[in-house]
Amino acid sequence: MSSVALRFAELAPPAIRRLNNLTPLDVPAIDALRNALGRTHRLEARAELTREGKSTGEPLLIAEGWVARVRHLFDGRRQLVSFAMAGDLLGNCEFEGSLASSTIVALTPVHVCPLPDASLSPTLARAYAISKALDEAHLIAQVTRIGRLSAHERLVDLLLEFYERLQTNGQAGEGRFRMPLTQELLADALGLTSVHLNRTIQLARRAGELTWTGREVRLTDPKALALSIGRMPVRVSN
Amino acid sequence: MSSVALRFAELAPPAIRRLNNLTPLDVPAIDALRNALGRTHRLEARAELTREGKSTGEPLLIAEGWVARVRHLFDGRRQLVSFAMAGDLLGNCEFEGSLASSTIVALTPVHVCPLPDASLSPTLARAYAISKALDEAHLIAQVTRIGRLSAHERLVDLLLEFYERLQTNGQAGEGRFRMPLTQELLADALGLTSVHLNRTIQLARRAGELTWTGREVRLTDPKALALSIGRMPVRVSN
DNA sequence: CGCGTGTTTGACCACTGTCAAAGCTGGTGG
DNA sequence: CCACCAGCTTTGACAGTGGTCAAACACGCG
Repeated sequence: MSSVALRFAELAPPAIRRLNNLTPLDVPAIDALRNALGRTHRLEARAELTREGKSTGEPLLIAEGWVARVRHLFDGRRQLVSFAMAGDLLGNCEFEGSLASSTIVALTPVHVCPLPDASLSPTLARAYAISKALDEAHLIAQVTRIGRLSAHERLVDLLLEFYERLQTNGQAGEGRFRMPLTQELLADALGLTSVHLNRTIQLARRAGELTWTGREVRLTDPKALALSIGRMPVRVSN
Repeated sequence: MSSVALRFAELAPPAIRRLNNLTPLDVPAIDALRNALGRTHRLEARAELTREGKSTGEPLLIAEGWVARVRHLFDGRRQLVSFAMAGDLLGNCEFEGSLASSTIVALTPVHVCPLPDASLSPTLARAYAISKALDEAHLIAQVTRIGRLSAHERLVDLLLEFYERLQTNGQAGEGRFRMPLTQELLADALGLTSVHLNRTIQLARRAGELTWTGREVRLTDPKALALSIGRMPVRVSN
């Protein structure tokens, strides 16, 4: 990477940084993104981004913040199905809005903007396609995580996924990142109870695998951790 | 539905029947599908439909049989992530092939054919879009199933999903359908061990909820079952 | 300073997993 | 047509992971 590109990558806002990391963007793409990011719309934490409110359900780009797709059961149980953060796309699926009973909730204050049209640049279209493929990969990862991993493995695996994703949009530093979920929400994502998740976290702490204070998570040795649970990073090869 | 349409719906092959049930197809769409179904390609059970083999990874339509997306862990554990059967689309995602370590396996002998291009008919394009949305809905359902339901609920919920899907392609009769999975595979889909799944099945049998002989599953009272676990059918409204 | 939300801990329980062996069943070859 | 085999299902005994209920702590914030 040239030093110019390097500097660009370091200075660009997280959303652009992520998409540019998926596939190098050309100037029209970056201009379009910058432009879109100028017309950002703010949502409070806990706000719902259900398509219904948004009438047409125009595709969105997350400029800042975390959202989750949540499914509620009739008796109060709930499952966090997937997450999206800065640089992730929302609503790129035509019928997404009408999917049975899953809602999208802001986990933090969130800034979203309309997603620039893919036709503006082939590199942009390619970035969107890769992003979509990653979404699906994350869903698959979520299924195998809760279907076949132990509580400890689930915790580590999801934290590593967060770490990787925040690395690609530039929001993670050396083994650490900001993770705005409460333990209860995290438990609902991992298919555990918050009590058991808490115990699992304690164990991981005592094992020296991680530090977790406030909203800051620090993984002592991400690579070793990944190895210890046999995790393959989620990548779209080529 | 007119009597002509009704008869058509009863006589059409499962794949066409499914897509026509998602959204009414026009004549060009049906012609294209019939044509494609004439150039069908057979795969043996256990064969892998990995994209790699198929070079370009052209989109496919399943004419007959079941396939599953499987994820294997380093230590032999595995998770069935999703299923596809007659009328379902495969590989409609550009980058699907490069997704980390999930493969598509034929669970039965399978007949596939190239998917007619969506540009041939707007109704066809619409059917594809709905189908894709359903795929995602099924994935979401799978996550909440594994993450938040008990063994008994998981079993019933998945069987009901199969029943619904086989109804839309005409392969299910009054509360009964052919289900080619072994208990071990089903367990791998539900995030259970085959031993525990077997015990769960015994209980359901003794409760009179279902019959299961050979490959034939019979749900005594699907609606009551769905109600008893608070299941919402997966639908794409509108 | 006092809630309210989130975290931590304890005691106990039950659902689900493990290991191992015994029945079935459908298909194959003699 | 029967015997046999391989794969699948079923059962038992036992272990353990993860759930439940309830209470005590922190901590941030008005």
